[in-house]
Amino acid sequence: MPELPEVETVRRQMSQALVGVKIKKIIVRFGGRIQPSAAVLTKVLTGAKFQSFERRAKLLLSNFNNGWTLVTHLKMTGKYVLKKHGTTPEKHAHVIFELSNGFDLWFHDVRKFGYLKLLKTNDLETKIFGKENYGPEPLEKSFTMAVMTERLKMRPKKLLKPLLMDPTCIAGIGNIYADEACWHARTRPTRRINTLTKLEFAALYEGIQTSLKESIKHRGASSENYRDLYDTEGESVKFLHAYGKEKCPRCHGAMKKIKIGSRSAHFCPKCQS
DNA sequence: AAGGCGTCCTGTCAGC
DNA sequence: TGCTGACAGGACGCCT
Repeated sequence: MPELPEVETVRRQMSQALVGVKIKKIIVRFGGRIQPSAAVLTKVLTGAKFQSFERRAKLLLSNFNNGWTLVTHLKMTGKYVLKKHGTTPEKHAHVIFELSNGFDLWFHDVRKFGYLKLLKTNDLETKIFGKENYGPEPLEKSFTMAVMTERLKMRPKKLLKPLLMDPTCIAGIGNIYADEACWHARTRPTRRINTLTKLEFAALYEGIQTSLKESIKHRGASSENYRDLYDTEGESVKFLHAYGKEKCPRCHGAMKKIKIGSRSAHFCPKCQS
């Protein structure tokens, strides 16, 4: 499932491969997750050139040379992949952008949770980011330990892991990296915020930084369906410590898998307290 | 007011 | 063999 490191990987690859490339034609095979509509998307973006790519939280922003931005949320199974022009579309390739460089860019999403939203670039701040929908970016310099602690302490009665995953608290952390951060901090995902010590907040901060940066290094974690722009698996899954693990890499004890709310959580009952 | 759970979707796999 | 149900989870909306 794409979280911050996976979306960042795709953003970097798209910046490398697609800046200045023109969209010649758009084929919409399933338009149910396109806003405002497939017709508007096709009309506005046919003939437009990719100008730059940004990431905010788990959102991928593709800025075009005509003043429009395509906002993409990959949710759980969405991916952008480049294929040689004319490659037979797979079943879940919902939108095909035919490009001027001899490739087709597919928006592919098995479970149809992901969406494409077309907006005027100038409207992004007011319509998407202006309403405190998104917490701070964990890899920005301004995201200090003090900022993180303050954000978490705003919700003192919440359980640690669900709060880490709440995009209005901190942007970009999902199930994998929340498990990893808790493991790094030797803290159980079920702890209430108001029981955490200063030392634990510090370790949690380090855990968030380390796990996100490590994962970006290895092009993201291909748990579930995530693939990068070249339809290749990320390698981070090999470097995970907690998510999906049976044994704790620190003490070699058995990991425990539990449900918090209706979501899975993985932790080591021996090292995480 | 804030916490927490149901919902959307489809493919995979365990179990009978 | 074929069916059923559980599971995967981001983020919104609803309920308590």
